[in-house]
Amino acid sequence: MVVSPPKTAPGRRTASKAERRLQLIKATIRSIAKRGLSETTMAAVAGEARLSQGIINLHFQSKERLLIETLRYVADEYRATWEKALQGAGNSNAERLEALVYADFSKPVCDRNKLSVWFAFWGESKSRPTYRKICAERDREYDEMLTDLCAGLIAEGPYPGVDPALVATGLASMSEGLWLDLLVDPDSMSPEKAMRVYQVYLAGMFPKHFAY
Amino acid sequence: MVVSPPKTAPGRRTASKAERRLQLIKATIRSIAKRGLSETTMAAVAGEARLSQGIINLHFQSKERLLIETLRYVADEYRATWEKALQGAGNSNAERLEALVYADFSKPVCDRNKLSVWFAFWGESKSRPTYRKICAERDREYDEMLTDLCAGLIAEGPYPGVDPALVATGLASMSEGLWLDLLVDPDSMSPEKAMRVYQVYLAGMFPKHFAY
Amino acid sequence: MVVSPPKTAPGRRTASKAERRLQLIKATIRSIAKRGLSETTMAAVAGEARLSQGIINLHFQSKERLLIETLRYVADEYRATWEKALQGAGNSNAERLEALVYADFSKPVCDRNKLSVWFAFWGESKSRPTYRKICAERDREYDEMLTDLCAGLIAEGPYPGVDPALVATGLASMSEGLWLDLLVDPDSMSPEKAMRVYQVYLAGMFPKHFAY
Amino acid sequence: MVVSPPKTAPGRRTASKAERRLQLIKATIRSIAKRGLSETTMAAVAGEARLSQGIINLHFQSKERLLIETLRYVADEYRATWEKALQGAGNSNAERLEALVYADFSKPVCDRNKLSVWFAFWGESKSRPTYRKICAERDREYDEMLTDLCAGLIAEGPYPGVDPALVATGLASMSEGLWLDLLVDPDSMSPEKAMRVYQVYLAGMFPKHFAY
DNA sequence: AATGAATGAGGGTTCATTCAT
DNA sequence: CATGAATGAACCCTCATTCAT
Repeated sequence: MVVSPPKTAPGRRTASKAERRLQLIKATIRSIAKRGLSETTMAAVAGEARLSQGIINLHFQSKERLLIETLRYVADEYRATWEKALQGAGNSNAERLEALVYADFSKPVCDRNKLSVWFAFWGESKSRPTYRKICAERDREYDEMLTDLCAGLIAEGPYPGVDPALVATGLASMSEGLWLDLLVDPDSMSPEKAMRVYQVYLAGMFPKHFAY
Repeated sequence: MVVSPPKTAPGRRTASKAERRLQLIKATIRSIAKRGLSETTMAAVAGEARLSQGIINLHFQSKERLLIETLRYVADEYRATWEKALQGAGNSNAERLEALVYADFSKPVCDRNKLSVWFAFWGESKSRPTYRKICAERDREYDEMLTDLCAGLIAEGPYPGVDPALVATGLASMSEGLWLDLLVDPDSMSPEKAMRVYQVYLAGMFPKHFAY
Repeated sequence: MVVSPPKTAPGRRTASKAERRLQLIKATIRSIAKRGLSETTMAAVAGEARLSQGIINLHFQSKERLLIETLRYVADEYRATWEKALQGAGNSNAERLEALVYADFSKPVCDRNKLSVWFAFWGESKSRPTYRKICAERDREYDEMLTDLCAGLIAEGPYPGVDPALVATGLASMSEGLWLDLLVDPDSMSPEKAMRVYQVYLAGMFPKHFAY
Repeated sequence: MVVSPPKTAPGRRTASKAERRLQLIKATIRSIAKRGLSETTMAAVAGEARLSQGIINLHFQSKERLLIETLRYVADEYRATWEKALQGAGNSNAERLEALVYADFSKPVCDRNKLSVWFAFWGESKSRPTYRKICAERDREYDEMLTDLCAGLIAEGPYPGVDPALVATGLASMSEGLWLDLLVDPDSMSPEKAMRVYQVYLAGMFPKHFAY
């Protein structure tokens, strides 16, 4: 008789480390969205995850680390989103840029919970080098990718004197500003409207590639 | 009943109520920039203003009120800045729009202390209706004014099919995104660069009025 | 977010919730007796119980609740004392009344710590409906029981025209007044003397049942 | 021409010292009744008197002194009341005792504001020797006077074996207990009922002099 | 691995007292 | 004499962290 060993640690009564960490990070995101960063306590997060008080220190050692991991999670997810969007897009620069727009205002990215997290950390970033570094890194990566894309686009068309870096920064900034509107004034801004605003910019800059 | 008389009667200055309030609001701005909102304590603000612990409750009743007044102060100042910029500008729509760009990236507005305050409150705004209301109001006012200006510009030139509201929202959003870059990544963003980014958008949208 | 980890992990004892609560209530009684209600601070009570600052909020949520629970504890204990006295007494009404007198001036009841608590709460009761309610309830219960007893006694003897309710109220009031003397002027009042005073009243009212 | 000097400092814009002090003491009594001793702050008293913050320290140096003066005021007033009652009474001991009963439950004495003050101070008296001394002094004076009166009554009648001191203490205690009922349970106790309770005691003890 | 009672530093706030006006 | 802005110690309470279970 051969006892086939369980593939996935079946008798385990407790979640794996990674699962618990993810569970807690998601609880943190919900808590920041619901209560704000300043009222997000360890107890609040643990309660949100329906786990006990001490659990966070067990898995993250400190609140500070939990918050940093949460920010990193959101940043990684954002990068993964646009990377996937690029992979799924056509080969032309225009199609790729279009795909990025869709990604930036897709459900998972501009979900108001996630936006809350971004703005919460941006709000603290001036006085927190660690937060700032993570945010700046994300910015830089996105900006580089976008600059390349814009450079390609400019090379294709009759857009004399247009600096791809400035256009890219402008586009990235506009996204952030539109996210703010989604967060602060959801009644007068929606992902769809945000995309139209974005399209207007693209059509103005690259009339050969985009139309209103 | 515990009697704790002040041991010393140190440099007692007397200022008008309004002066004290302003002094404390400015101290709050500095503290938010230096420490972040979450570590801006009553003691920190009072210390920043070189006044005693109890002073804030005396003038603002609670920390919450102080913060709201601080946000309102920054919002009012912002409005005053662009109103003044419009008054000082020429009569043409293009000149007026140009003046707004300068205002948005002038020293007093995109001072990193002030930006810290904006992002600190935006970060909490989802869970704080009071903050959100003040921010949304500012947004709305600015947007309306800018929409009118864009509408004027569009009427003047051959810009068929351009929706002034969308352009205005795009411009306002871009400003906010550029402020974020100034806050988060001051090494690779400056007010001057931000203005250039902005100009690129204007030149792209309104080639008859603006050039790169 | 200020991180302040406990530097030491001192004598951590673990007691059941009920034990801790009782421990804290007893510490509160001692503190009220020693310092008065107005100087009974959370720190004082915690110190009296040799526990840490935060412990009270952990078990009682607020100071107010601790005080109410303390009053309730003393009130419950008082009721238990006279109920037990009645159970242990003989069957005759006179014997039962006699037992009540002993109970009212027994060590546990007219212990000056407990008396301090009663008077502390009575002193605040006009402005605190919650306190007043608890005190009034105790009064009512005692009065009813005593009225029944007096009615029985009156029925037995030649006491024409005596209203049992008035006698009962008089007896209960006298107890309270004697407690006050024990509290305020312990040099000229003692439980023994108080009992003699009480006996004089009984002998005057019910000469067939009691003698001087 | 003779300028007749004003008899009563007429041009004075401010009240005399004594008037101010009395005004503040009365405000203190109202505040203790309304808010309780523990929430009677300097600001509350000053506000009750419609005067400014610093006024109390000006006239009483400290809160402690104000409270002591307030207690003394109430105690003096109580003594004055029964002294006046005795003066106005007939010459017989029975009439004098009767007058005391009326005094004890007259409007000015068993006004709930005043009672609040008494119980507030009694509640703190164990831990405050100064309060206790004033209260004990009042007790002693009253007790002595009442003992004399009872001794006279006993001498007049066939009351063998009755100790006047014990009767006096009993009567005084009963008053205090009845005041407590008036404070704590005003719905089921009234000055009139209190007097009837008191009368029952008198009639029981001194049947020759008092009837039910 | 997980719990939750316990800790204690630090938070916002109150308030007796002082003093320039 | 009177005011009320200012002070700062001490209050109640919160919460990140620890650790016996």
